[in-house]
Amino acid sequence: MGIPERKEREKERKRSLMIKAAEELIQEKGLANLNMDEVALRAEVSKGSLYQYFNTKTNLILGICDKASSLFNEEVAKVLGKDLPGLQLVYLIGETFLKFVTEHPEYFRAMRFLDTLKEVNEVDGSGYFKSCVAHRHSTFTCTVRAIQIGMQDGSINSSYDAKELAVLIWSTSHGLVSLVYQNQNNQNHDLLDQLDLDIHSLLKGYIKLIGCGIANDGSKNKYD
Amino acid sequence: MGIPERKEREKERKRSLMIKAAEELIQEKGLANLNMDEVALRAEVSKGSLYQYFNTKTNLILGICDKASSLFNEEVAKVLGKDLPGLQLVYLIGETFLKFVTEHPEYFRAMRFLDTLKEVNEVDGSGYFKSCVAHRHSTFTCTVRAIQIGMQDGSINSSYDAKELAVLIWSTSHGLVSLVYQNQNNQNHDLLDQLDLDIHSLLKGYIKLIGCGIANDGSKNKYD
Amino acid sequence: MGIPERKEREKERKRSLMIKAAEELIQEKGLANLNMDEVALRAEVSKGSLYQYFNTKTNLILGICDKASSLFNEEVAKVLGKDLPGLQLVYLIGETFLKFVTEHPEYFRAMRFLDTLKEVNEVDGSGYFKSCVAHRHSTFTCTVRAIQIGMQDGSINSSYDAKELAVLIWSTSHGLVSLVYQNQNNQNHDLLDQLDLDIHSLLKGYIKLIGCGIANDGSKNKYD
Amino acid sequence: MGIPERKEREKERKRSLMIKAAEELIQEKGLANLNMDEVALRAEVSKGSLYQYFNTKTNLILGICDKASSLFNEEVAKVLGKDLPGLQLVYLIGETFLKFVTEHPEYFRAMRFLDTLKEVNEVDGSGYFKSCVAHRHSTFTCTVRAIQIGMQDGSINSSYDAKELAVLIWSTSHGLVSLVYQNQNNQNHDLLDQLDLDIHSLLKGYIKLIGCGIANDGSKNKYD
DNA sequence: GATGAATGAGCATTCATTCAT
DNA sequence: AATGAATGAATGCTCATTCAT
Repeated sequence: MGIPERKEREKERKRSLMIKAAEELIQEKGLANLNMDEVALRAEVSKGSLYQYFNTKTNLILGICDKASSLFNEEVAKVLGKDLPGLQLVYLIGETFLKFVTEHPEYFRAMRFLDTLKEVNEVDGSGYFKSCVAHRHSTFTCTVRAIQIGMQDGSINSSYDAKELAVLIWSTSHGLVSLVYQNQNNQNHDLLDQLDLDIHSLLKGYIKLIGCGIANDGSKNKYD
Repeated sequence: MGIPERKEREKERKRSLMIKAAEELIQEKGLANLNMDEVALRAEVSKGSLYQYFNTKTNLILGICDKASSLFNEEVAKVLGKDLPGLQLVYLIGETFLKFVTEHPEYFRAMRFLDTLKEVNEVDGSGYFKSCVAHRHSTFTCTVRAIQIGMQDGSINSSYDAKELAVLIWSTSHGLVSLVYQNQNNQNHDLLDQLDLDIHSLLKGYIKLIGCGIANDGSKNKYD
Repeated sequence: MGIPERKEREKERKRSLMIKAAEELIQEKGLANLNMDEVALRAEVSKGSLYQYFNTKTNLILGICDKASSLFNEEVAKVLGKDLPGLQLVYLIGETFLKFVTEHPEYFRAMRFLDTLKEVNEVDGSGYFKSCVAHRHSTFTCTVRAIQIGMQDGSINSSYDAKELAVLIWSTSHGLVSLVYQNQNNQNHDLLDQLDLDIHSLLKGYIKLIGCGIANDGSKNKYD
Repeated sequence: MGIPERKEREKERKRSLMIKAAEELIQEKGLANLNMDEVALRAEVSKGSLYQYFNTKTNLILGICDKASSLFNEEVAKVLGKDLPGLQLVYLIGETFLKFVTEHPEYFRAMRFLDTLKEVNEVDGSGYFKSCVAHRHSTFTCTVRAIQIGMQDGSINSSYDAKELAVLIWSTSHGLVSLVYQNQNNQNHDLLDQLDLDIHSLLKGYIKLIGCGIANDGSKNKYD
């Protein structure tokens, strides 16, 4: 019978409404000013229901984080499917990252929330936390894979340790992307505007910068 | 007239006590759990006094941020004074950054706080905010200077735009440093431990990575 | 027609499950922390069902109280059936009380709940309340009977008013039994342990104390 | 200077207002329905102040309990000062108890609250809990003293263990007093009315009952 | 009858900020 | 200038009860 299914779907729809409401509010007022009453109000759901689905405010945010990191991981995984040299896969992952943050700043914010949790005790049994960490790990692994592919097809300098290189690319691109995020979402951050730099030229610069570092033909790369 | 001076010094001492207390509490409990009562208690100062010096919680944190960014700026400025090729100045700035964050995570935290302020209204006339921004700007300018020096002495590839390159180095090193910070201050972040990477090898990797990107002699650099 | 009977029995079984679950939870977490969701969960019954049987939380507790006071009344009634002098019947009733509380502290707790109900409005038409009061009354009447028997057979001093004496024995034994209950169920109550008194010597003391008060042969009694 | 004193007194006055408000509300609506908002409202004090003085609801109640048990202890201690035979001191303690409960049912209720606290963790560092327990202990010790005096002056049967006897008198009188309390404060309890028993005849009965148990001249006692 | 999702009033507690002394 | 008591809006969370399916 389709009835339990319909119920399940309805539940999922409500869940989405709640997450969406929270996302919007985070976007509008910042994570620190998120408040459960408003989430319920915005989602047109009772506070009781909100707590039925996410039994803690922390969990609600982790719920967003989960969705966000899952989506991001999917995007990155898709890249790996392409038939391209490893070096270009790495570039594409970077572009994907930048695009993701630009299009979904609220997701990026929720993903950063994960890093503010000091103790695992802050997270109850909902499983969101583990799931988020797993997604992040999976995304990282994709990056490592891309690098390994590049090392095998000769597009990436194999004098690096693949994992260390992945960490470097991961962290540096994170820094770049954060800067972009700040410029787009924070009045007080207008360094890029001041310098009249646009995002894509910045990305190009980044690729050029790390490009000759990781590319096998040190001096040139196709994205120059 | 030593009396007004003494008063002035006493004032400064109190200010320091308050900031120190706040720093400690931020370090211990996180920025989000900072609470003015505890700051006053820890600083052995009345709450009234606390508000006399910092008329807002935000301002107190900005006070820390101010101190932090001022200190950091000093360190970076010192580097510029050295008689070294520009490329190495850039490396030294990066090292300085990493050292600063490792030694003063609470300062790094306060500096990040600046980025979470959404509206300027949140900041009243205390001038802290502007001061912080000015310090940051000054530090950024130092980086630009180092690059320009490198371009002139031939150690840095002058096909880059100096400011853009500064932005890239600024943001990527910020990303790297953030990763290190997370690993050192957050139970849930142990990527570096998992991969058995230590900070200095990571820094070396970073320098290698961007090194051949910015160095004039593309294939090699002294930190290899 | 065995079918309606079977249904009836099934109903009764469910009722028991619910009451049992509630008893356990009261025992574990205290009456004040009893919560309908948990009762339903523990009883492996839906919340809807729980409310079908006990349309109020108060009623659920009164349900336990009803069961408890009914059981207790049965025990006391059994005592009256014995062919013993009235004085000893009274003693036995006291022993029965003590045994009941020791073996079923959760019942005692539920019975005490009756005393915390301020208004009759708190009690709806379920009839539990009246039933509880009736059981209590019946138990009290048993005590009166035992005393009357004792006055007739000469074992109890007939200078007392039988009912007044019953009230005295009822209330004083209640006090004693409460003390024992506290000692057994509350960390903070360890008077008996501190004084190294065990329950049975205490009961003996009680019997000695009131014994010569009610016994006809003032100076001695068989429990000395 | 009298200024700090005046402040101190003002503080004490506020404390009293809060406790008084809580007492009244407990009396009116029962302990289980006590609510901090109403206490603040009734005391004409802000909720913030209420929490400044009693940092927990539990502590507020313990505050009442502390006051109550302190007062009661004083009354009992006064009795010990009288130049009377020990047996009569014991009687007077019982009378004091009954009088106290009759005049201050809300105090009795608060004192009973102590017994519902399951874990010491429920009690934070306010010291109220310990103080309450100390008062109770002190009152108990007074009873023991009275008995010891009686055993020495020959008015109390020294075949009892003084402490055990104290426990018996303590608990049985507690039971009696509870019954009286219930009759006076609970619609559903009208056993005494039904039986047309008044409190003082009941007390007399109690004294007669235990009197010949503890008195040295078994058959008679002066309160007959 | 049974289910369990939904409800929302209710409540304890926190904390930045003010202000009389 | 210093103090710290007072404030009260804000907020996360609970739970008895209802009701559509």
